[in-house]
Amino acid sequence: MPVPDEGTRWLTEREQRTWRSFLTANRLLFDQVERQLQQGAGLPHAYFEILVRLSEAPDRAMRMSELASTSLSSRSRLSHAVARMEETGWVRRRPCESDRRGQIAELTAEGLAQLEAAVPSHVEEVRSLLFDALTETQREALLEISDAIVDHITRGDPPWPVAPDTPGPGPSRRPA
Amino acid sequence: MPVPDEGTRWLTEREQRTWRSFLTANRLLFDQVERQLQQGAGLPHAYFEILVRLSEAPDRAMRMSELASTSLSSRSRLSHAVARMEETGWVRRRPCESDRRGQIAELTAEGLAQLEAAVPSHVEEVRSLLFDALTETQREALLEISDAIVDHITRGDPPWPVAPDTPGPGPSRRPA
DNA sequence: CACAACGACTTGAGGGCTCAACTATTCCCG
DNA sequence: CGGGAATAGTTGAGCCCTCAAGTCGTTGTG
Repeated sequence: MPVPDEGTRWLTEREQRTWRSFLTANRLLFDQVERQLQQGAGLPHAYFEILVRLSEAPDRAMRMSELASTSLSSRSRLSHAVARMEETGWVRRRPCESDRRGQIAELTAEGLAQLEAAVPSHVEEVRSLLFDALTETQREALLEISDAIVDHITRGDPPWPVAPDTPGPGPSRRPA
Repeated sequence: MPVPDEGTRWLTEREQRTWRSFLTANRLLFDQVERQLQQGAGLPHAYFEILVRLSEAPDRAMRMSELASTSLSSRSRLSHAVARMEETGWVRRRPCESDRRGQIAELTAEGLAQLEAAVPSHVEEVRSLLFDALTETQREALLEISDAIVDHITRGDPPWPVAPDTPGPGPSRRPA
């Protein structure tokens, strides 16, 4: 690969291979999970995760910002997502009484039903794409590795609390 | 595949934890990589990968469909991406002489320069987000795990060749 | 208390991606 | 060879997401 620099800590041959294989595995895995969920349940994986978090909250309701944090969404993304899912009737929004700036998102019965219907085939997909590919030793290693990455990236930082619009994932914008 | 229920092979507690940690690590990692590339170089990671593959090809040129395969893009995605990067002058397209249906994408000098400028900080990002988080043992394990997933998912399938529009990743479409 | 700083969301423009057509070639086979 | 089937690539609509800016409510300080 290109090599102008000098001070850069380049990757070793083996690290390169690891990174590329990791990238490939991820794309293959998540693209398939995404497709399966979209075709089977008609929702993107990010929406699915939001519904899962909501379903696990007391009263199946949560403040928007807390929901954003636990579902690893930016505030903006969550706003758009909840707006959409409100249209389809899976989620309802109501004002927060203790803080009038706030909104509380609540999973509707319909949303819960939708979620429960989507879960089995999703689980099957995850098992067959990921866990079936690994030995028990590798599964354990994967947990440790994942935890290590999470700890490393969130080192010290609000393990989950959220900054301005910060928590949000990635970019956009056109090339030039 | 989908199973009403009962027959579902649920995840164990530990598998659940593994899957969620894996998801979290992936989001944190890729969102950050994406953002860094977008802000630093003004291109999305998918575009970056396309440029990398092109830069490694003989004459820095490749057939569209081959490029789609090696960069894990759907044909459609690649078409859009190349069209955009052609506008910005990083890539050029010319007809393929041996097969008049075909097109050959070629990395321009400008595109190569752009890519080389983007690489160092990208490498640094990958190192600091991923490899710095892991022990040597974990790095080795990650390579094995990734390879295992790739092999499993592509078992038998065209290891890379490409079906209709198939190779493409995921879905879209609205909830209901 | 007034007012600035901050926090919680929302909104809209812009861009990337998928899916589903659609065009143009090339292949294959009777 | 003639024509259907497969292949290469493109295009457009629709959706999700990001960024940046905007609206309100809350807090803290002189």
